[in-house]
Amino acid sequence: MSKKLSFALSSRPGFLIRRLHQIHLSLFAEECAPFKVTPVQFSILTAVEAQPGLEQAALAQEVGIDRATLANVVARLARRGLVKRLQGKEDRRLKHVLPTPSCRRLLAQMEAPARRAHERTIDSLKPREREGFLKALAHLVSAGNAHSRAPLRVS
Amino acid sequence: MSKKLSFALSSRPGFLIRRLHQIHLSLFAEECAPFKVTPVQFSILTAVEAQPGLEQAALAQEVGIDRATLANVVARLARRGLVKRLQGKEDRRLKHVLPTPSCRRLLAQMEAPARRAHERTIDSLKPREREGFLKALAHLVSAGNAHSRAPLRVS
DNA sequence: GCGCCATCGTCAGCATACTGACGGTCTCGG
DNA sequence: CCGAGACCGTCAGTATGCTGACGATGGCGC
Repeated sequence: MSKKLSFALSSRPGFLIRRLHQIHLSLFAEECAPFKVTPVQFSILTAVEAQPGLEQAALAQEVGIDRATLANVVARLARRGLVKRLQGKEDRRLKHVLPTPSCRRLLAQMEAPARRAHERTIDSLKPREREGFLKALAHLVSAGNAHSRAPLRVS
Repeated sequence: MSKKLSFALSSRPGFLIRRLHQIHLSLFAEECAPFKVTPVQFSILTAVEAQPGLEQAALAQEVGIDRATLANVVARLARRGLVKRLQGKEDRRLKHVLPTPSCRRLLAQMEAPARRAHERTIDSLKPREREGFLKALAHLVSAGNAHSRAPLRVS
């Protein structure tokens, strides 16, 4: 029965957060199956579309992952023709990331299913609870941002 | 300023959950640095201590990860002498996982820092909000359990 | 008692995510 | 103008987490 006292995995905040993350990944994969795109890839494509030409390091800060991981994901997106990478002319250290027509088409098609995935993740809460949950979630993320290894750019 | 409308990454539940998970991982790593143990490893050790001799598939269901990943993590724990694996006598397909004295010592030392990591993850909420947040979180995890690729055993 | 099917552990493959290190590039002070 | 330090992209290494497939084993019906 796993009721050993001091066991209680499912009373630990971190454990619950990991599980909810898994659930969201699964829902997103289900809703967006035809597109073979993960939530992180979708976040990056969204950011690239909103701010075309951002360099990789800045992009990493926008979506809250580290430089190495972002370079990995962007390389995969580039292989699929969803983004282009251009070496900076003024500052030759930079690589600017740009959306392709494919990217814009994909984002348009994915908007509805992606939104459904996000909604379904918190669907079983009553509207009032949902509001409070999202508010608390946003507050925790904002407060803990500095503690993350890959802090969001506050801008 | 990334205020493009329909961009708003930080209003998407899935995005916030991923970020909060990263923050928790970082806090846990900080608090438990001397032990070189991750949250998932700690969860597994806790489960092994509470239910010694469980086979790998059952253990995977206890902590909510799939068989393949669990085997990976357990192999690492075994290399460090924190668990033993015994092939089943009655059912020779099974591998029973058992804690070693090292495991018990480690769990005792880590209890306080691990608890601090979990507490700090939700520390910036007021007590009332915290309670509501945890309740909603537990509810969402329970409701979405079946949607996860590696559902928890309800028991 | 024998074959069908489920289950277990494992493997290869892929994706996310971090660290620490490296070489290339830029900036700024002296 | 030139050297120190900062920054950028990349790489290797490690960890979590999933899929689909595989061989070994077990249980059950006929």
